[in-house]
Amino acid sequence: MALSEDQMKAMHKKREKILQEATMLFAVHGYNDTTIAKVANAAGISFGSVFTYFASKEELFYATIKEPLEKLGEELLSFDSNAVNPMKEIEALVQKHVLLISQQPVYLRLFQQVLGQPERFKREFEILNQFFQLFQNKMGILIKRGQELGQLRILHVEAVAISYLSFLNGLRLTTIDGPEHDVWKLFVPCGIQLFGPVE
Amino acid sequence: MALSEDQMKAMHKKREKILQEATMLFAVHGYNDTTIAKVANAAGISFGSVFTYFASKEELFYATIKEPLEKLGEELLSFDSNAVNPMKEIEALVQKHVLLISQQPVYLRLFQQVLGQPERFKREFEILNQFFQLFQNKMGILIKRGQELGQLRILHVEAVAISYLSFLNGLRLTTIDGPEHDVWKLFVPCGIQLFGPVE
Amino acid sequence: MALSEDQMKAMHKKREKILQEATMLFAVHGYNDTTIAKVANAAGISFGSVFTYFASKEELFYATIKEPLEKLGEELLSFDSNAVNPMKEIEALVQKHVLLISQQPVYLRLFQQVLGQPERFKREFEILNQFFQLFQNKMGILIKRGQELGQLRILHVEAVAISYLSFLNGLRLTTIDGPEHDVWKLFVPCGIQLFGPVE
Amino acid sequence: MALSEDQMKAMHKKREKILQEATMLFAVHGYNDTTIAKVANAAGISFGSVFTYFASKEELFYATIKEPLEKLGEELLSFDSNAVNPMKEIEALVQKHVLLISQQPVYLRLFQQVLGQPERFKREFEILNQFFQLFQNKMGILIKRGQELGQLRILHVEAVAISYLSFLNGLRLTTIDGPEHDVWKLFVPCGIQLFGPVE
DNA sequence: TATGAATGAGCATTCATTCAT
DNA sequence: CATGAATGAATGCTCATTCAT
Repeated sequence: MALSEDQMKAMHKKREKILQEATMLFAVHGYNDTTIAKVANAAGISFGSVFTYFASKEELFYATIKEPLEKLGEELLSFDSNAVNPMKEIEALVQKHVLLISQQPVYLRLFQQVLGQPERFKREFEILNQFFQLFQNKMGILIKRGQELGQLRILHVEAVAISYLSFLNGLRLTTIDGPEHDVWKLFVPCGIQLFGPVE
Repeated sequence: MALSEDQMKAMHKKREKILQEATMLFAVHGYNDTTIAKVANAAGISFGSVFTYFASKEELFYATIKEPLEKLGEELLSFDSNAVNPMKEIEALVQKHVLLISQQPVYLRLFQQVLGQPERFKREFEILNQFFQLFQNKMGILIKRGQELGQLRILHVEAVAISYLSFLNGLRLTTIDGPEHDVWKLFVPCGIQLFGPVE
Repeated sequence: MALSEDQMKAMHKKREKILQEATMLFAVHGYNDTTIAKVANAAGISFGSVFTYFASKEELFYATIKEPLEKLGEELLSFDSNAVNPMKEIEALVQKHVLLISQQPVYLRLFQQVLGQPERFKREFEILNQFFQLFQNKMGILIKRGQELGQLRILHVEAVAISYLSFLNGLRLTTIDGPEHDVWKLFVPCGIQLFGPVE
Repeated sequence: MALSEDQMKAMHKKREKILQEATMLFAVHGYNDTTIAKVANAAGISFGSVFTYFASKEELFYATIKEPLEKLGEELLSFDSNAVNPMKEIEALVQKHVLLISQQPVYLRLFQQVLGQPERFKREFEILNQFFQLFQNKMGILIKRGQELGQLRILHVEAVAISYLSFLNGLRLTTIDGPEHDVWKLFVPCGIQLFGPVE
């Protein structure tokens, strides 16, 4: 018997709920200290049900990394690497990036954990790394054009891109925890400096 | 009868060996997947002996973070915040920092893990954070002076310091793993840019 | 979906089985030499299941003391402290008590262990002691009335009650192990003597 | 090389010290929770030395039971089972026994533990039991003579002896903990009652 | 004899996963 | 599909005992 549309919707909703609670718990307590029981409890369902939606704990963690990455990644990549005015694009982009990062306090914790144990979280590290490559490449084009146009100093393009990613990633390490934009805005000029703006 | 000098030395050596192997294992497999048995095995002793040197797994992990931090921290902080020529000092310092960081591939992994789970690794996070504060403050003085002398653009001092720390910390996130200095040197100019050098 | 009635019953039965086997093992081998594995094995379940029914070994031991105490205690206390003829009541009561005690060879061993280590088995000692107080008090009333009516010699009421408890408790220390009533009956007159019957 | 007299003395003293501290610890915390390290610590020596004096923990516990039993037993047995006036002898003996028992709060705890786990502490139980037999027999003679002389009611001799032992043993179960003799004296008449004194 | 580092057997407990209801 | 009882592998830690110094 096929499931009704309502049931489908309800299941989708439940899946989202599990994912959301799992993200929170994984971020705060880490992979091992987050038990399936805790996730189920937070999601208001029985722990057996978690296995209806995710084949294993590993799978759940993977989903927890992957699905938001798709959204976040898309947003981080939504800039024009062929913009007429690279410098202007960079300025806009840093602003957007810093804002985005500041709004993902929980999620970025997960990244840290994966990045801190790449051997252990192989699959997760893989997709993160893949995104990093993409990001690096696209940024590279923009940076290169900026340098060619004389807007940016001549620096090793890849190194700049990596440095910028490090910068973004590291922002979350600060103890400045609230997402009050005013604080985060201070980092925008710093981020822009990384690209080596002339004058 | 107290222990002989030779025995004391042997014990110290054994302790160091445990610490070293534990660092490696923690870095590669993470806290939970590193069992005391594995550490003991790697160190070539019985697992019971680990407890002769470290009261618990937690304690071992803590030592693994703390003791190297003292050395590394000292090196990172060994610059003159009142240098006559702040810009020159910064250039030298970035070079040294990037080199140091590039030589600590294993150890920095541990940092990531702690930073990714500050609630779980409270004590460890605490001392890391403490060092961050120190570093930030000392850097702040140097940056401020650079700005006052017109060598650096006017940027929010604290934000620059934090950005620089993020940059350093994040370098390890790249997949460029070998400590071949030539690669790492590319990041030096990027790091310097962060401070907003005039001209 | 809640558990079916049958399941509930089965679980209750299993819990009882664990409790029973644990009691036996604790009594024979003591707390420390009784491993959860042995209990599970004796109960015919996996050791993991023991934790489904009892949160910890301590908890299991506690239940092992508490639950039977409630039953046994009620029986030991089921006498009329305001009986018209205290002496008769005492005679009946000693008979009943000695019989009861003779039927609890296993369980009383647990008492000994708790009484032998009150600091270690604090909670268990507490409830035992509480029962002792109750028993002592109720016995006290009966004894006092017996003395007032001239049926019993004048002795320190509390001391008599305590002595009687000691007597009951100590019976189990004898090597006469079978619950053949004929042997146990011999102790009834001795118990009665403790109250100081006149004539 | 033979040990000097002084050394012998010192060793004997040390052995006594260990035994004393072990008795205390075993009594309060039980066999398993009393570690050799704790005993050594309490005795002010290194734990390795404990094994110089006692072959194993079991042996130490055994000594802890056996040696005091010899002294205590002798005192408890120092009465004249052929006394001209059995009743008088019994009165004196109960007084002495109750006093003795009241002065052994720590040691009697050990008895309880052994009696609560006879299978586990086989050897210890054996010697305790052996003493019980001796005591029972000697008491039996006295009781029998008392009954023949018409001083005591006719009761099952063995049962009386066992009851009396139970009574003595159980006294320690009361919460009256101080060795203030006045309290303990109250139990003397109760003990005497057990023998069924005529009139 | 005294010391205490080294050893490893032994155990309580956790928790992902399975599966009957 | 939802539930939660059952399972047992895995692991940190304790501690008696040995033995080199």
